[in-house]
Order: sequence, then C-alpha cells, then structure tokens
Amino acid sequence: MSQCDVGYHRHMARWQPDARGRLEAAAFELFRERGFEQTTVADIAARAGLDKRTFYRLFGDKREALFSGSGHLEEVLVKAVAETDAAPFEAVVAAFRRVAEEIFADRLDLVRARQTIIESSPELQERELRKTGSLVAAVTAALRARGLDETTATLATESGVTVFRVAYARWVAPDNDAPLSDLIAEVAAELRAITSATG
Amino acid sequence: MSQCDVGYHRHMARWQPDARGRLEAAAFELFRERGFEQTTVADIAARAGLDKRTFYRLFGDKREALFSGSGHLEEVLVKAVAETDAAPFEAVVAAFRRVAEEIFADRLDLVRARQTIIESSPELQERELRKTGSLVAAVTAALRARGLDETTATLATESGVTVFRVAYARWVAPDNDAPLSDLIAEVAAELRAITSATG
DNA sequence: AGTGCCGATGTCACCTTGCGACATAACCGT
DNA sequence: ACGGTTATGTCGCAAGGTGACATCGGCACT
Repeated sequence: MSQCDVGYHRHMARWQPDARGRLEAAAFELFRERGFEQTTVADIAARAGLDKRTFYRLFGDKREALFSGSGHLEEVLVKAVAETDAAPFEAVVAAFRRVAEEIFADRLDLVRARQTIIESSPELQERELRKTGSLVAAVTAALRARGLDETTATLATESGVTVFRVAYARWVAPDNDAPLSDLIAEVAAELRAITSATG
Repeated sequence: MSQCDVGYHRHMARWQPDARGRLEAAAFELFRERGFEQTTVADIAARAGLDKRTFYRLFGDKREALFSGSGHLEEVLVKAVAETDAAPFEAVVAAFRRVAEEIFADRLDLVRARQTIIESSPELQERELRKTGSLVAAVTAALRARGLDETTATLATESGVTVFRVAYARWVAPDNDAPLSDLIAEVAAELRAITSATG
C-alpha cells in the first residue's frame, strides 16, 4: 500500500493521499449503488477526484479495482504452506485455515457485500476464477519447492482450494454463523470421505 | 476476398450457408496465424465474408468463437453422470472417461492447437475457467437430481474436474502418447492416495 | 402471381475500454 | 534557485460491443 502519507505541510498537497485506496473505495461504492456494468471507469475516477487515465495507471482494468487484496492472500497462503512440513493436502488445508483467521475472520459483512457484487457480473466471476488460478499456481510452486512432484503438488493444491471454495460459500451464505476455519475443517473431512468411498 | 462463387441457381443465394461455422473456422485460423489479441473481430468477419455485426449476433464476444464446443461437452457429461448409479466421485470420473473417448480421443492435434491459443491469452484462460465453472454447476445439478446433498455433489464434481484437468494437461503435453481415458484413471488413483494420507 | 410477414444480414452511429504520447506541476536533493 | 523525478491531467485513437434501422430472400396465405 504505499503512498506518501503526506501529513500536512504549509503548502497544500497537490494530490490527495492514497489515490489507489480512494479509487478502490469509489469503485466498491459505485458497484454497490449502480452495479458493475452500469459504472464506468470515468465515474469511478470522478468520485475519487481523479482522472480516468490515472485509474488505468493504478489498475490494469476496471475489474482489478475489486481484487486488490488477492495478492496479499496469496502471500500469506504461500508462506503458510512453505512453513509447515505436514503432508501436502493437510498442509494446504491448514494454510487456508490460517488465512481464514488472519484475513477473513473479522470481515464477514465486507466479504458478503463484495460477494454480492461479484455474483452480479460474469466478468467479475471470470476475474475471480483467474485470481484463484494464479493462487493455485503459487501454492503448487510452494509445494514443489518442498520436493513434491508436479502431480502431487497440483492435486493437493486443487483439492485444498476446492475445500476452501465450498467452505467459503457456506460461510458467506446468509444463514451461516460458524467461523470459516471450522467450516474448512468440516469440508475437508467430507472430501476425504467422498474420495475414499469404495464405489 | 470473398464470395460470389455462389454456385449457380437462376437466383443467386443471398447468403452462404453455415455462417457460424465459417466464423469459427476463420477465428481459429486467425488466432493461430496472428494470435488472439492481434486479431480483430472485423478481421474474422472479413475472412468469413460477413460483417462484424453478424459476428456479434452469433457470438456474445470475441472469445466465444473458440468455445462453441463446450456446450456439447457439458451435455454428454451430464448425461453420463445421470445414467450411472455409482458413488458420486466414481460417477464423475467415469463420466469424464466416457467423454474422453467420445469427444477427445481422435482430436489430439486439434486440441493441442486450441490449447496453444488459449495459453497465449489471459482473456481466453479466464473464459475457459468460466466454461469449466458452468460445467461444474451442470454436473453438480445432475448429481443432486440423484438425491445427493449439495456439499457431497459439489465436492464430487470439483474433485472429478480436478482429476480431469490434471489428466488433460498431461495428455496435451508434447511428450505424451497415452490415451486420455487411461490418464484420468491414473490421476484419480493418485488423488485418492493424497486425500487419504494420515499426515 | 401478388401480398405481406419473418429472419438473416448489412450499415451506421454510438459508447466504453484501454493505451500511447505528451504536458504539467508538485516534490526532493543539491 | 535548479534540474530531475514522480504523479497526475489532456488528447487522440484503435478495438470491443450494442442499438436502430435498412435490405432482401424465403415462405405462407390468398
């Protein structure tokens, strides 16, 4: 996050601080008020008191304004995976539980609002899928760095992500009040049951 | 370029047949020749002897020209899942093996070319992810129609898709020559091993 | 045959996304 | 005070994508 926290000098700053944060906030508000499609980049920039061109210097495209946090998530997850020596699938699940507590735990309302926005736009759903894909790649790489072969690393990561996705969906559901971390543990157990069935 | 080679009735046919197919073919060729980003919709339409506007009547956007087959795949998969009574995960894996034989088996070269195109463009990767998502939803619905609960259905489907994805990646890899169906079976076994580890 | 509707296509005008190139003005070290 | 750096604004443009209307062949009905 960055950015000149300019304090206040005798001369008024030419630029308000934290342009990026203001743009993110403006985008979030507008997406909620009018919906993603009905909001133009010019609208977002205007509300943040900036120019459209500035938006594109800070974000690759309109969708990115909603996904700034995903880099951080990836970092934490990779670190958690790298620091444990549990079996691969267990390591990924444990990493997600840690992330659940460090990042998501206290933000249910925010996450729900964000989720509502994403569900309203196919474009945003695509982007979320892509972020997940990048996260899978990063975690898989972290597992491989521990000496695991490609297939094992990929399967453990993808299975872990599946568990997280299902648990996350339950967590944001309107009637839920269980903590995400617990839901992850439950879903992981269910997955084990399903794949070990004798059919 | 084009056209007016119309055969020869007394009255010239106004339109060449199979506009959609011609556009798909034109798009595929151009994406291979110049790449996805360097190809404009106007280019595609011109090669097919049609107008840009016509393209947008047949495809929602530029990416869709590469994904017309995915509806068919979804159909076959859903049918295969609905017709079996095996345990959920096994049912999904079996369905994918059937699809592997009915749809993919004889088209390795085509699939590889298509895969190369997709890998060259983040936009196309996003779209592929979305298609997979829609497929997951359809298969999950098919499982639920068999009386399974939401979580079990989702986990079985997602795990099955994970298996397919990994097997598919191996299949299209340049050095592979094993049939997709066999690879799916192998990967499914590996997944079972990984999730049942005691850690 | 004539009439008229329907459906596929073309044409035109338009908005938005996203980017390259250049201008501007505050900040910073010297 | 000076020059360089950095963040921002301005301008123009290619391409994606869409709405409205025109065109013309095929088809049904008379």
